[in-house]
Amino acid sequence: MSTNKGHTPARDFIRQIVKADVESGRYDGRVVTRFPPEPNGYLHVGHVKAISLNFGIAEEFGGRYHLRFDDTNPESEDEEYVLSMQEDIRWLGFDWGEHLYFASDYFGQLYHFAEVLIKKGLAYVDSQSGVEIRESRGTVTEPGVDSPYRMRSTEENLDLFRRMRACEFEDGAHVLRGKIDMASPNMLMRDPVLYRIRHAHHYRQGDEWCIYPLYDFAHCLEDAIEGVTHSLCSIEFTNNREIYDWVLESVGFEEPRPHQYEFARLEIQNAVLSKRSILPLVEAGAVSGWDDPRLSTLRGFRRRGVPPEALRNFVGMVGIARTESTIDVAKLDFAIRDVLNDSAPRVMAVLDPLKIVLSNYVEGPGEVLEAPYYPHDVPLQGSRGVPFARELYIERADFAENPPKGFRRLVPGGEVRLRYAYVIRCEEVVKDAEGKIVELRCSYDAETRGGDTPDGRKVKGTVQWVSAQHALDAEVRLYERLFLDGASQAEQDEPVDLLARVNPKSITVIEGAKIEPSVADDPDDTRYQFERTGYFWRDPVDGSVERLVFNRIVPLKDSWGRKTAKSAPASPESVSSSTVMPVVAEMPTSSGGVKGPIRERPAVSEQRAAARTADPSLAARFERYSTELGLSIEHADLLSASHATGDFFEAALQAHAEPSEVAAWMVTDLRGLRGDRALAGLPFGGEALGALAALVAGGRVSRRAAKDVLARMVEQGGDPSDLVAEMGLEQVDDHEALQSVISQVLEAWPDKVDDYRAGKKNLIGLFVGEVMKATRGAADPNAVRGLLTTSLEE
RNA sequence: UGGCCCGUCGUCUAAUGGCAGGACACCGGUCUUUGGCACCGGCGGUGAUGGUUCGAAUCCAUCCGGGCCAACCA
Repeated sequence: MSTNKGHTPARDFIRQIVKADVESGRYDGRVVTRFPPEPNGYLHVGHVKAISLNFGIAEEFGGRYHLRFDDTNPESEDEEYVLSMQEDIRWLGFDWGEHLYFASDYFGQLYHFAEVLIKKGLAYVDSQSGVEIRESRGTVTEPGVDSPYRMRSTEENLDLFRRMRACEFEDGAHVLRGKIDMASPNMLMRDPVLYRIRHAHHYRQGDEWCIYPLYDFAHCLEDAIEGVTHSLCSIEFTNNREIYDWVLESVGFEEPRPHQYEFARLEIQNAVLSKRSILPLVEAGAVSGWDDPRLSTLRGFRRRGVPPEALRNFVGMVGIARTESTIDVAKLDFAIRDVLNDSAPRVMAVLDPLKIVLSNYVEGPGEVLEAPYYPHDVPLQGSRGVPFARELYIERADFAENPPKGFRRLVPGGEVRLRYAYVIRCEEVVKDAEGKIVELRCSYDAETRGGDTPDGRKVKGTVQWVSAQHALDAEVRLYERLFLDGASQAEQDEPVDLLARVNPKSITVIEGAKIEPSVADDPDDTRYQFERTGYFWRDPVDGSVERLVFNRIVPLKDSWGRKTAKSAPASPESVSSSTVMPVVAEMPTSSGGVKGPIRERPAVSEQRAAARTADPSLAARFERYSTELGLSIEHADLLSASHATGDFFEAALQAHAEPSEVAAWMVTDLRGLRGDRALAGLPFGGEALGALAALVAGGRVSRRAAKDVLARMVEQGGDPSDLVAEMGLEQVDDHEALQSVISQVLEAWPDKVDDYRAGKKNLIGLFVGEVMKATRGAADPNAVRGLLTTSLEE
């Protein structure tokens, strides 16, 4: 059993399942997961979720995780992807150690399992053509028809399959199919193809094989071979679970065997992830390659400079559920900034330089000022010298001749602080013939060296700067979202259209940026914060020591920019940050909003009504239930759905002749408890249910407690009366006894009592619940409620 | 249209019959030599309708909405 027992927080439904399995010893406490990509493309954010789920769970529960390449299709797979995926996963921070596997290594075993199926009469060789197979499969509403080859003898099937393996046939001449059910409502169960003939060269197996297994056959067996316990995949495979189980059981894998659980894929607002969508962009040159920093591929993130830790944190923030969802990119940006804020040294760079001349500062080489790499709130040490001289650059946007309200930067005649340097005052604005500002003449206050004001005067603004003669030239690349609105929609409809939706501002190349010289001495992979601008690092492909090229990883939050953009007449073009949300289309009023005449709610379902039309005796039951027994139409409908249901109900009535009570038990409580199980498969009959209802009516057990009894009955049967005694659920309605429990509860929750008395009346639920808990469900909730209300009113 | 899956703040996600909570976003404030960070506060949600229950986001039913499945892909 895992040493982690009880200490692992079950953050999501999958971890809850794993935790329960570990605690119950289902797999002797083992946890084995796997990440099973097909090596046919590059990894993207979506994969990060799957990787960190699978690998994270194994780590948390002290299990092991496998990296398995699901390379069963020779036509789409390649060694290059095998290598790049490993590199990307290592970069992300996961190490699978010795647990690297290839599905193609199992081809021999898989072949053997196929023969097992044939020998059991559960698989056959079909010699129909591809189109015939497709056409005979039927549709979602019509059943398929059996193949004429379905009844071949085991010997013939075996012979044919062995000859398929021996490459005696052309592509498509035969396939191996599971013999399941051509009328199954699940299309995947309509005799699925298990093996096909493909004379293709496999990148690992060469020409050893000319038959290849298909996903539904291979994947579950790969899991079983490796001893995987929890096979996690995305929800589009939900329908495949039935065949996953069928194959494993048919081949002979017994419990504890692997089981499949599905979770929702990760989608990000405005990001396209599929190979199908990205390939055309690469081919058309709309992006520079699979590692384009605007792409959500792992290679793209890596080149942009995103720290792998940020990606791991991001998927952790997103959570695991079964609801299809699209995450706001702002969450990703947050995760990236959050990591970088605590780790990136700050340096100064000016992207759009405006020259300033300090008329009262001496000409010459100037001086070197000490500037810390980190602000006071980042617990890291370090500083560098920054050269300061008479001629400097500041950001053009940090000066305004006619400042908007609230502008805290340089204005004519105004002061601003140069970060870690001096306070300066703008004395004169120099313009060219067109009226464009080319230079500012300023004075500096020698008393403010370092940026402090000894006289105590307040300087609102602080701006970054670089010395003109010392600054390094750099190219800076700013990235914004790759697509204009509606891209994700387009991805589904017409992938080609994506080209037309590329955001022309998705990349902005700034050639003439100026950066402080200290960066020349730093390691190539240093991630910086350019003060007040954003996080950057050197582009690992195009940058070099001679030619500085920086990628913006993510901009800083900019609440001033947001404010001004809002008040400005603002064309939509003026947005400049990747955090800007795409305009969300007006959602059509949800169906819930009642508009127009309220539709009459149908009380009976069409299906059940039809069943009664076909069977008059059912119709008679419905009639009797709704009139003679006085049931509601809804209950009468449900209970006359089939004879099994009606019989059960009537048997219950024998033990407790209160139709509406028994009906309620049957259609709500029992229905919810038994799930998919048929009434006939229950370990008790109608009489027992009736007996239970009678116990409640007689006051022996509370209805709440009775539901727990019923749950036990569903699991293992038993006599209601005995169970009540055994489970200690005899109803406690002795007021004195209850009152003492109530007092304890109220003492334990003084704050809540105050809140209740202050008007938060729904806390009554909490109190009743606590009393019920304290009595292990035996208290009479009605009495409790009454007593509680009285106590609380005092 | 048959089967299966899913509907909780703008976006993700908790609550497993008992206080609808958290994160991001947004708004306001405090702090600040980054209009960053941090901190404080605010906004805002159980798709609808019935039923069961002392009590329903949770169980049942109907409706509405979304997704997946008819490759010899995975």
